[in-house]
Order: sequence, then C-alpha cells, then structure tokens
Amino acid sequence: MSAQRRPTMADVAALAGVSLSTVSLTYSGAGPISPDMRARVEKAAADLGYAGPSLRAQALRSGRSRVVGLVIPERLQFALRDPFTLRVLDALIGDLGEMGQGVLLLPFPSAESTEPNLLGTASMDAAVLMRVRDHDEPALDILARRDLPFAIVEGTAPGAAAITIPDRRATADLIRHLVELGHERIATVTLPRQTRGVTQVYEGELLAGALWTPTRNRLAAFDEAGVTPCVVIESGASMVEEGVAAGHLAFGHPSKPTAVVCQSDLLAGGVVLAARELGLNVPEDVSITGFDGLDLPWLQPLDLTTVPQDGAAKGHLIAQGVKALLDGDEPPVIELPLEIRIGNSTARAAR
Amino acid sequence: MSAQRRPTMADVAALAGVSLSTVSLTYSGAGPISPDMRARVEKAAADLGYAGPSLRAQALRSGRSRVVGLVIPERLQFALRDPFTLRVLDALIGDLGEMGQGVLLLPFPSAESTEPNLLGTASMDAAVLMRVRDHDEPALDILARRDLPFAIVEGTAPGAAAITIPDRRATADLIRHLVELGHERIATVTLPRQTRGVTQVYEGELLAGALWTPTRNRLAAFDEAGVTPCVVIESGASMVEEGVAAGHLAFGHPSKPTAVVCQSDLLAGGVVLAARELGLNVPEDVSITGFDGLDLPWLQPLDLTTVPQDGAAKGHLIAQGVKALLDGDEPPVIELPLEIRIGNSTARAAR
DNA sequence: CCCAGAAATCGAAACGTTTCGAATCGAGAG
DNA sequence: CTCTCGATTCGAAACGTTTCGATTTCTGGG
Repeated sequence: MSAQRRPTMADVAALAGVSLSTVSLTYSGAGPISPDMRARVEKAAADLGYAGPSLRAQALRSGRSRVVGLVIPERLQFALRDPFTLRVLDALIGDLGEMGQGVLLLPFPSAESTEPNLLGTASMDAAVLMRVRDHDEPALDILARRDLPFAIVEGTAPGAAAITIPDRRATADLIRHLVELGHERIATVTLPRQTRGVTQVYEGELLAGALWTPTRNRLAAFDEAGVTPCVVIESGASMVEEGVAAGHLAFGHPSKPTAVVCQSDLLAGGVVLAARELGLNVPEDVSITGFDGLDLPWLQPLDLTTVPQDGAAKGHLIAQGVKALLDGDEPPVIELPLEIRIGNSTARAAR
Repeated sequence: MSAQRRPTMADVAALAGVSLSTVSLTYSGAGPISPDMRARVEKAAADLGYAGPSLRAQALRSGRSRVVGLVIPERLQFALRDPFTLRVLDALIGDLGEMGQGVLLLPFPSAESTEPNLLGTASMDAAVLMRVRDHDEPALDILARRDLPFAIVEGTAPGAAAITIPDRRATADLIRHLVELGHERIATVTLPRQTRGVTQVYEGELLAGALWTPTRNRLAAFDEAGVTPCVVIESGASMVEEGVAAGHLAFGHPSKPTAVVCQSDLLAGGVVLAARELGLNVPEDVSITGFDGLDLPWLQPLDLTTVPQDGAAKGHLIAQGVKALLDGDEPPVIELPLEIRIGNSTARAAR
C-alpha cells in the first residue's frame, strides 16, 4: 500500500533487467545508449515512480554540491533593505542558477556564539562574502579552515576572488564637485562602521579600528580630496529612518554644514527629509549627495547628485568571479567602473 | 609539498592508530569515547589538517541535506523589494539556521523553460513556496514528483503545510469601515494577478482565471462586504512606482472614486503620491487604505489605515511548519491572526 | 580466583551514485 | 567461415560517512 522506500537506480535496473551502470549512463547522458535501451529504462523508471538520481549521492560521488554560500552581513532584514543590494543579488542568483548552482543564504557568524555556524557546517562549493571587516574577519578563518574558495565583494583577502569598486575615487570626485561649488563646511554621513548600531556624531580618529571596507574607502576620500569634514555622523544602518536622524544631527551641529556627503542614497534621502522638516531647501540652502544611484520616486522632483552603480553588472561580475573559482582558476580581481552623476541636489553654496 | 587530497576520517584513524568507527564516534558525539582517546584523535586530526566530516558524505549516509529550499515568485529584485517580505524571511531564515538548516534560494521555475530547474535538481529536505497560483501551479508538480515535503505561504495544496492569513475578512473589515464613513464609490488596486506585469484597469470578470491567492482573497472581500468596486486596477508589481501609476488611473477614471483600497502599503503609498500630484488631499478628498502595516517614513505625517501583519511572527510560524515537515509530522495548517488598524488616511466621504 | 556486566573500541555493511576497464554482440573485411 | 573493430552493456571499485552488532578490556562481587 505505502511506498516503502524511494526506488533507486538499482530497482530500476532490476525491473528493466539491465545493469545498474546502464541506468546510470542513461540518466547522466554520458556513454552511448541505444534508443530502445533508453526507452526500456525510462519505462521501468516510470513504472516505479523513480524520481531521478539522488542528488546527495551525486554530490558525494562527484565532490560537488552545486551550492554556493552567500554570506550576508548582519540581519537580512537590514542588509536587503537596500534595493541596490537586491539588484546585485538578483543578477548574481540568476547567473548562478544558469550555471546550475543554487544559492544558500548564510546568516553572518556572530563573533560571540561559538556554536556550530552554518558557514562552517553547510555543504557548498564556494562562498561569496557580501562585505568584510578589514581586520579580524571571523568568517575568513572558518572558510580557510574548510579550504573553500570564496569571493569578496568590496573587499579583498589573500587567496580570495575580489569584486571591488573605485568608491574612494568616486567619492573624492563628489567632494571636489562640492568644493568647486564653493562649499567649505561639508558634513558626511557614513554607513555603519562595523555592524548595525546607533546613528550618532562620530568622535574618534577618522579611520581608526576595524571598519567595513566601503565605510573606510568613502571616508578616505576626504583625505584624497584634501578636505576635512566639519562633522562625521555614523549611521546605524543604511536606511531612510537613520538618514533622517543623521540629518537632524548634521543640521543641528555647531559647525553649520552647507553640504552633506552621504555614503548611500537611502541615507541621503533621509537627510533630505530632515532638511525639509527643518525648513531648509535642497539644494538652495544645503547640498546633499548620495551613493548607489537608487530610484527613489518619493524624492521627486529632486534628483540626487550621486555615484550610480550598475547593480546588475555588479552581480554579473560576482558570478563571473565565482565561476572562475568553481573552475579552479586563479581567483580573479575584478573592478566595476564608477562615475559620478550630477543631479539637482547640489548647487552653489549660499553666501 | 602540496596537499594532494583532503584527508578523510580514514587518514585520521590511520595516523591515530585507531579504527575508523572510533574517529566517527568522536566527531558525531554518539557513543562513549574515553577522554584520552578523544585527545589522541583530535591530535591526529590537527596534525593532518582534517577539516571535519565531509558534509556530502553525511548527507548521503543520513539522508538529510540540512537545506530547505525557498521558492521565490518572479525575480528576487521585485519579490524582496517589499520590506514586509524581508521581515518574514529574516525571521524564517534565523529560525531555520538555529535548526541547523540552510536556506537555498530558488528562482521560480518559469513555465516556458523545460530545462532542468533548480527546484527539480537541488538537494534539499523540504521547500517553502512564498506564493502560489491557485490553479496549475507548475512548482507543485515538480515537488510532488520528487516527493519533497513543502509548506505554502498564503495558499494551500493537498499534503502541504500551509501558513495563511485571514486577509479576505480583514480586507472586508476595511471596506465596511469605508462604507460606514459614507463612501459609495470605492476603487481597488490589486497585487499582480499572476506575475509581474503592467499596471492597468482590469476589465475582466473579477475572480476569473488563475490568480495568486492573496490577490483573489482580497478581491473576494468586496463580495463578502457586499460592495462592488467602482474600478479595479491591477498593478504590475507591489511597488511605489506602480502605485503612482495606479493612482493616476484611479483618479482619472470616470467613476470618480472617493476611496481606494490597495492590496499593499507600498501600492497605497504610491496612490497617495499620485493624489498629491493631482492636488487631492488625503484624507479630506480621498480615503486610501493599505495592507501589511509597513513603516514608510516618507509618508509622514500620514499614517495609513491598513491591516498590519507581524512579519517576524509570520516567519516564525513558517519555520514552525517546516519543522513539523522535517520531523515527519502531519503537515500543519497555521493561521496568523489579523486586525485592521485605523490611521488618518481615511475619513468621512466628501459631500 | 572466576565470572557477569559495563565501558570502550572495532569490523563491516550500508547510503546511491559515477566511472573505468572488461566483456559481449554483430557485421563487414579478408 | 574466421577475424577484427565499433557499438553497447556490464562488473566492480570508489566517494566518506554512520551505525549496528560483535569483541575486547576492566572492575568488582561472590
């Protein structure tokens, strides 16, 4: 009455009266199989309700799981809140799917918990780290111990594939643009330094400690442009809400900034909202820049001056890096080109 | 010089001078192992750089991959654009992670392509469908053929676990609320009917054809409330942009609606933007309702009348359903309770 | 001093494929 | 009529674990 046990290739072979290897050859497509033999095997499989070769057995035998791990920093809820990240992942997952690779979502290993983490225990062929701390990244140790090949997005590590962007240079271009417009007091709102936190004025040495690479690069851009920000505000997360909070901190700061460089469009959008709440006009009273080139319909008719990134292209590049890893090639280092785009959120500094 | 081959348990056993099974017992934690034996094995493993038991072999032997497939309708980029979905997935993935299960992202199998889809070829222990068409859902066939246990969110199928919401009743409550406020011409903006499309006035029979369950339920609410919508607009996707387009269609429609029932907050937000563009005040000139209870900071001080859903709770319930499936229990049917929340986006109909 | 029984360790049989070399079968060449 | 050569099909050995029953080693009671 009940299906005792899933049928296996051996069952199919027995019913068809052929050898196990013949059935395997039929399914794998390797080796020559005569048409009538193929028909016989397929008939037997259908009669038995055989669901095809066991993927677990294939994985063991072939040494490949057809799974790529995707390590997401912090909570999904915040990490994927960003439409830009979604575009990247969309392209990445699509490409990997075409390569026959599934994408396994891995919550970031929290430093405190020593309990076995999925990153250490999930079966996969390669991993992609969406972000990395520039010192002491715990995930790297785990991957190294398992000697899994991996790719890092916006970051580098010895032996890893890297997909980077020239965000330092692009941000410096943004700053130079503001300087040319006569701005002298420029505030900046950063991405979180290490993990989700609280939006606050940042007091410490600018580039001290372990930072996430993008945060560091975009801060370093001020050095490159030869400008010292009049106030640095660290956001708790790249979200509109935090941008609003950051905006209030910036405009309430005694240094009276006339421009705000934000490390993401979402933050910039929040800063615009804060400005409006305070009765400041953008760009007449304050200039605001973003990063990523998001489409924010609720900001219209304002069009942010920003650094657009092609999310789909980035996703494709990551997939390309992963492919190299899977093929056993030398881990590539790939850069996505970037240029700033002047919108109408920046203008000549008010006298 | 080079590591020829990853060491296996057999290598560790040989070096430690013990049997293979003893090493296995040491790692799996089953069976009694004396402290000095454990030390000896661990020493040998360390000397060899043994990275722990092969997960592929474990999967074959135990029959479990520790992977749950997550089938996402349409493109990730659009499906995850919704912060509510993100909250659900965040909780779900966290819970599954604690259960030692990874989450494999599966692009929806497109009907046209017959090429092997990941849903059919990825190794997993169970699957979660985030949405389902109420007839002819191709994904169901694939899963049935593989006889994988699976859970459906906002939908049902024989033999599947189901996590549902009383969205028909809740939407009907919303409609009754509008009727009490004196509204007689109520428009509605639906989620896409089957897949991403174009925002347009819907002309056909209201509940004809295969619809996604939530779309159907929330349309059926009009029947339940005894109201006929004066115009039905089908959105191309649950996004603000599409809501703006839908709003223009609604307010430009000859039926002159005084209220718009939107099947998501994102759509409602877009309709609000459209109203503002047309110089209509919310709620004085038009009342607008949403669904989900999103936090939309850019809408302030407007506070949508909507049906809040607790995303985290929903995620936890799904995880609970998956757990039952993995334990081999009877597939449960679970409902998340829902109540409407009156905000300030609805008011008495203008005379 | 012998023996039952607990504690620790070991052997061998799965788990379900893929793959490589060997075996079989006709058919056309000599 | 026999030999050789493709075209197929078959056997057996992995892949790296877990697990069950058997074996060995002690410990303490009688």
